[in-house]
Amino acid sequence: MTQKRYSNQDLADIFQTIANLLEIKGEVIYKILAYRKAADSLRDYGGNVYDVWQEGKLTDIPGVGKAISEKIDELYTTGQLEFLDKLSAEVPPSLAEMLEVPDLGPKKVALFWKELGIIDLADLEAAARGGELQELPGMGEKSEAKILAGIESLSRRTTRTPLWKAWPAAEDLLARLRQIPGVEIAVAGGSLRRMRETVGDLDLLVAAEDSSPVMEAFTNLPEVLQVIGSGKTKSSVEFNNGLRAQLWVHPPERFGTALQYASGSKDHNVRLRELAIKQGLSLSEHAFTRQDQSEILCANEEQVYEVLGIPWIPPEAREDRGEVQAALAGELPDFIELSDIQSELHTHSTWSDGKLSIKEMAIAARNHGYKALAITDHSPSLGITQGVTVEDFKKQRAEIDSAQKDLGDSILILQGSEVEIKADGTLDYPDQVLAELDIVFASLHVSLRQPREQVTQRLLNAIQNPHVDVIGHPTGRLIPDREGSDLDMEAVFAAAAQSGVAMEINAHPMRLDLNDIHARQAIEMGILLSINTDAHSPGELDLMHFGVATARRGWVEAKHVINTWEPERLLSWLRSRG
DNA sequence: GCCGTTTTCGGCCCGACTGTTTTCAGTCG
Repeated sequence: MTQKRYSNQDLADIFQTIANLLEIKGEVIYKILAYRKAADSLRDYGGNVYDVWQEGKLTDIPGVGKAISEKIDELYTTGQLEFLDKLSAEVPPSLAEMLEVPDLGPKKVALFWKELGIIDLADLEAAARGGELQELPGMGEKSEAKILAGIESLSRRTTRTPLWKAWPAAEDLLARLRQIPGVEIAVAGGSLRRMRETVGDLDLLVAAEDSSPVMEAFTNLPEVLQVIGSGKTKSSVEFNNGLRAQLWVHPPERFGTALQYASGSKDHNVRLRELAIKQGLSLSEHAFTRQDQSEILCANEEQVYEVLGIPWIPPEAREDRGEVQAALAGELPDFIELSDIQSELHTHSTWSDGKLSIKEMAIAARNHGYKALAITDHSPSLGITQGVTVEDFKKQRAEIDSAQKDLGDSILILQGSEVEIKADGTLDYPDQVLAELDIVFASLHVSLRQPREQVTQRLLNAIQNPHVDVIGHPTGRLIPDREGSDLDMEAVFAAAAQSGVAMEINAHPMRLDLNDIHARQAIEMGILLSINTDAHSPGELDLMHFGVATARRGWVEAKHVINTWEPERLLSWLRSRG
């Protein structure tokens, strides 16, 4: 017996594979959906599933019942899963890679496998090139060509697009759609509107009486590489850069149901439709339909939720993570909003790698309406940035005092530091230096790939230092290329709850660190958060909304976030710490 | 396979688009 400590993601991958193989095998759809649901739920689970297993409470996890909990138990106990081994012997696992091809689903994959012995993408491409596919029942020339094009597009589009790339692309497209005569509204839907950290396709929504000129203009945009589909209410295209976009056009009086539908998530929508059914209604993107076929139209999204008898749920919270149940129970959180943010606490100036002087940054922050700004330049050990030396702090304080004098009480400037947590786990300044600062962030930038115990211990050291106020971008991840450190987040949060240190949600869209799931876990443990842009230039102060969106995805309220507080309260909290 | 403020059994959302078809199956979101 070999034991393996499968991560949440490992388990999710295993059940996702099972779902795919069962689907090709032709198992009933609801069993497949159950495995998929369990996979999503395990992946998104806040704590470690391993710990839940040890407590014997696996079935507390949504979507995990008797059969799946037994499989998890077998995996943790034996390191194997007999069910999957048997299934793999029956259905070659390599078949699943063909499901990635657009327009290729389980039925076709099974057909190709059984009729032509095709078991992977290479076989598929060869058969398509040889014209073998079009001979099969239900297939034809066009279908075969589509599959070839699909295989080709796979190499162009291997991963989801990070939010920071998708957002400006969508803004640009929407601005151009708004120029088209007859377009009354043009907004983003889908995972972009929900502000997921990565986005599959861009989903764009337009309200217009006549859809055809809009569709026409959209499919003829100069950067369109190919039109994947085009109809009266929906078109989808692939752009030169590999990005895909879909456009829905609905009349203004039906825009509410359309926007709600296209914003998803799919699972959230299923919950809403279940609610509708309980009220004798059927909900689609077009309208609510009563049993006598008469319709209830919703011009805006608020009306959709009103008909269902629940409060409007912000798009960021529509992931079927209990939001509909909470709405029914009147227990939705009072989600934080951008306007709640009173100060920016993590920024850099020319004292390290920032672009602007302290005063210039303060003016930029004031222009954002902030009441306080903390300058938190790097400490010296981080080689790439010339950090602030211990001797520099006095001069920097003088510059802050001077800037403060010039700006009067229009904004409060705090002297802070983003002190490096060095590879050996010590901080880059001695305690007596940290004690002099108004606010101290401690962050990891180096040796992020240390073993779990070691890197976790470094963070714990910082958390337990009484002079540290906030842990900056805790995991150190960069989207999409760098995974965060292999931290034991349970231990990190337990220590943070104990010491009272705040954890950052870094708003930079390449970081979003803590992420939504960790943020939710943190507030549930009573940990305070701080949302900051880590701005190195004035433009980056605009990134705050990404951090707030991530917080909303984590059900965070203003009361959980220290930089929603008035400066006086913030100062008194900082003073109460070491 | 999961789940329960009508159910511990019998449900499990709804429609658009495409390509192959003479009325529909497959795929997608």
